[in-house]
Amino acid sequence: MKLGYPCINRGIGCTANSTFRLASYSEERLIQKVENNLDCLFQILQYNVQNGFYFFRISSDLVPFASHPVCTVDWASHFRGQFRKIGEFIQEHNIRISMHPDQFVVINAQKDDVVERSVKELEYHCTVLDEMALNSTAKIQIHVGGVYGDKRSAINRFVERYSSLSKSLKSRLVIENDDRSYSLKDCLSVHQKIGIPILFDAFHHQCLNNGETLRQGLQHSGTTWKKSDGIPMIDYSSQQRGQRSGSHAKTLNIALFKKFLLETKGLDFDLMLEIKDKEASAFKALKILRKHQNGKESM
DNA sequence: AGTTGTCAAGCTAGT
DNA sequence: ACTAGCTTGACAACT
Repeated sequence: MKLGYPCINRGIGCTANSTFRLASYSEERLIQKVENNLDCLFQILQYNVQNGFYFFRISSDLVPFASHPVCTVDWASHFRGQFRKIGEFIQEHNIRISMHPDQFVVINAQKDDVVERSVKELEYHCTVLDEMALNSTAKIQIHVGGVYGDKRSAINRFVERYSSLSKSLKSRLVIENDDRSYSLKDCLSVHQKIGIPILFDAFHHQCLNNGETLRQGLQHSGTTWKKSDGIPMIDYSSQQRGQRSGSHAKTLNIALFKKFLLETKGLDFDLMLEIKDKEASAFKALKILRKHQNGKESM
């Protein structure tokens, strides 16, 4: 099992998701930001390897405005060297990589312009991973999208639009069960139609499910990953007390995490910790995980 | 230097 | 009608 945290490192003093306002867009500004973000991404990955974190989610803000019409810079060519260097480091150290485009990506939307922007945004994510020369185990995770009062049609739209995406994009795209609209069961019905792997979000499953236990959910979603997709990825979080249902914990709840490890014993997956304090919780989780695994091995 | 309104984009549910 | 939340606050104008 590889363990990781998303997008931001709070300790090393640089960010790989630095952006700026559209109103102050210029080519120079863009290039300066991307250069900074790539530099920092490399630093974060080095830090992660030193500390035992072999799973990382790259921020969607790595290249600000990449899919916006204002951006006419050929950033992929311009930064090819840096992308390759990072990609080589990732492969050399066997780091697992994911990306998670934000909520504006809705490929089953009813409006054509929303779909068009969504596809462009997905292509941007795909280009980043392609430029790093990563194989199809590097994934782009999205939700199925909106429901619009008719889930069946909404799923059919997803299936239809998926089929028209590029080959590279299709090989990287995975769907994640969400906490309000598309449960694991819904995702499985999409999977049955097009074979897309399901990234199991354990916390979302707790919020929205059809009676499957955590272990059953994990096992079932795990079967949707082919060899070329790599080890199944999953998202983990827990409820922040006092916040509304679905909001992520500020820091890792140790008791709940231990319980999670016991319930999922023997299953293999790469674990993304969606916890607000990032690597601080990842350190705690790694310590618990190692103890847990040693305990198992010593039997 | 510190504070604060605002930021490309969508959808859902709660108020 | 408006807002919080989503994977994540950070930018940038103003005091």
